[in-house]
Amino acid sequence: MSDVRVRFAPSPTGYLHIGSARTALFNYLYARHTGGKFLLRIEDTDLARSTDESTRSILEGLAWLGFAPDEEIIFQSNNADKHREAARRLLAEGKAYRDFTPKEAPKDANVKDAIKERARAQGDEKHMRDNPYRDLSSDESDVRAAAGEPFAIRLKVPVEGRTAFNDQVYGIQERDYADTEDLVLLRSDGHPLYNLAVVCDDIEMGITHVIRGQDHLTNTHKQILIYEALGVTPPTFAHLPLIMAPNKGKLSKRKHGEVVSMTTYRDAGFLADAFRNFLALLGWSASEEREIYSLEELIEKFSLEGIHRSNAVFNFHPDDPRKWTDDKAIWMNAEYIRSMSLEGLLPHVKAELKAAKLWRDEYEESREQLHERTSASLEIGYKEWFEYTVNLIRQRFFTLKDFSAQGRAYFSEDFDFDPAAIAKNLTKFPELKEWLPELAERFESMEFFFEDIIEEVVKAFAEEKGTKLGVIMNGARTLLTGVAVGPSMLAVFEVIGKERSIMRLKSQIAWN
RNA sequence: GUCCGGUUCGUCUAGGGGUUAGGACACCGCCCUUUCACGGCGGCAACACGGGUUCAAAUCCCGUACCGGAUACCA
Repeated sequence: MSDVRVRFAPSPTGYLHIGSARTALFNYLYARHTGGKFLLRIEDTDLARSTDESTRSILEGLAWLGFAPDEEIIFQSNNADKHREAARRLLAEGKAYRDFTPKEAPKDANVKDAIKERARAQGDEKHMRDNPYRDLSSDESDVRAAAGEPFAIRLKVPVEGRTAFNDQVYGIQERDYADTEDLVLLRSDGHPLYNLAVVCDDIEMGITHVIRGQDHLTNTHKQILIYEALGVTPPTFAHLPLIMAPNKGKLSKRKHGEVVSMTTYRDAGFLADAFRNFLALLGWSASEEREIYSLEELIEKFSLEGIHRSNAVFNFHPDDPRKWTDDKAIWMNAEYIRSMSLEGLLPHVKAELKAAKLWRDEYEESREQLHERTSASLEIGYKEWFEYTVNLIRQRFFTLKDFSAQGRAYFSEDFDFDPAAIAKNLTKFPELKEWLPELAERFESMEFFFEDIIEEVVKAFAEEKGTKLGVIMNGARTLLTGVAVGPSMLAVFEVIGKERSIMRLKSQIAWN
């Protein structure tokens, strides 16, 4: 046990972004590794942009990844009074002052650019301490406030000196006070601002380690100033490198769409274990040549020292359907699907088949159970068949979706034929139109339908027709499964079963 | 502009004075095989640049370039 307390503090202005998800992951891993607590705080103080829908979506994403907070979720907006209280205290202590400068008209869409422009225009001439109200006497300030004149409250940053902290990732960070403005604590409408709110809440929640994106590096200096004014020792900080788009630019919802949303991965048939594993390796490594880690192993190996300083690219190709997201994430998911325990995979396959309306309850009834219930005596129970089939077809699957898409023909009579498979395996060999139904007839006379005996029959058939075995097999594969890829065709025949195999080989619908 | 950070294969990364600069993904080739996106074997491919320090620099120092972040009465 330790007294480490970390928090993940998203603002609900959209879905759970991949970068935020990784921040949550690192906080979670750190908490678990140290035996501390992982907390969640929703920073919903931006009334204009925060939505309940976003909060739900973020919570959903976190739940999917398995990061349950150890204490009740804090909603920052509920603490506004405390934030105002803190600002007033600082004002009373002379560590902050009222700024009566009229509020500027709200900027338009390009706030970011406008700010940049203004800053550029300012050049290296900095006037961080030239606010005319900074040194207004408290009497006069009180009088004007009492008269109802609107004001914002700004922190009175000392003239001489610097803020410094030892970042656990980036090392010693120092910043001259001259580079930090007298930041606004409370807006003229009484609304507390981000830096104040964060500091107050982190203090109240007893946060010991702040692990967040590197984009907060300069905020940290401002927050340290607030901690100092409040007379509280700041927590330890660890800033994370950012996750960038393929062009090394910013990864954004607006530009990159749902490829950055966590729910996309859940809905696309990713396993949370696999995606979490992938995320962990973006900006962190255990300094060993290995990439598959269970959650337990990540918790055990995780350390702040293993976090990198350079940004990582989330590599995807919007124009290539097969690489719509990072190659490695796809590979990782496939790796999990094919090598995790069948027992662990089954529930996921069940959920996927249910969603696709392909699930049948018999898939959970074993041969013995069926016998007990109906006294029917099958060669093999549905449960055994289902598990054998899933195990067989998972080898070439990338996502859970594949079980209901590519694998549809194993669970339903209603499946589509891939035009490319038809072209490659059927229309190229017109004789197959006659041959395949003929093969079906051979099957009809078979007493047993097992791999080795099927092999004998098909081989003899191919020989008789004077064609390559592959031509027959691949034609049959297309008719039986609708696709051109899959496991050994002998196993496919067996798993599809004699009756269905015969039916599909005779069917002419793929030919039309 | 200013402040802060970063820079090893296309991507994720190991390595932090002496290495044939290692692994993974992707890509390519070969093998297996009835096809294949499984598997096996192999290949392509990187220390941003310029100066120093040193017997020796990817590794330490300085500079340059480039990239990123921040610079709000947003979070």
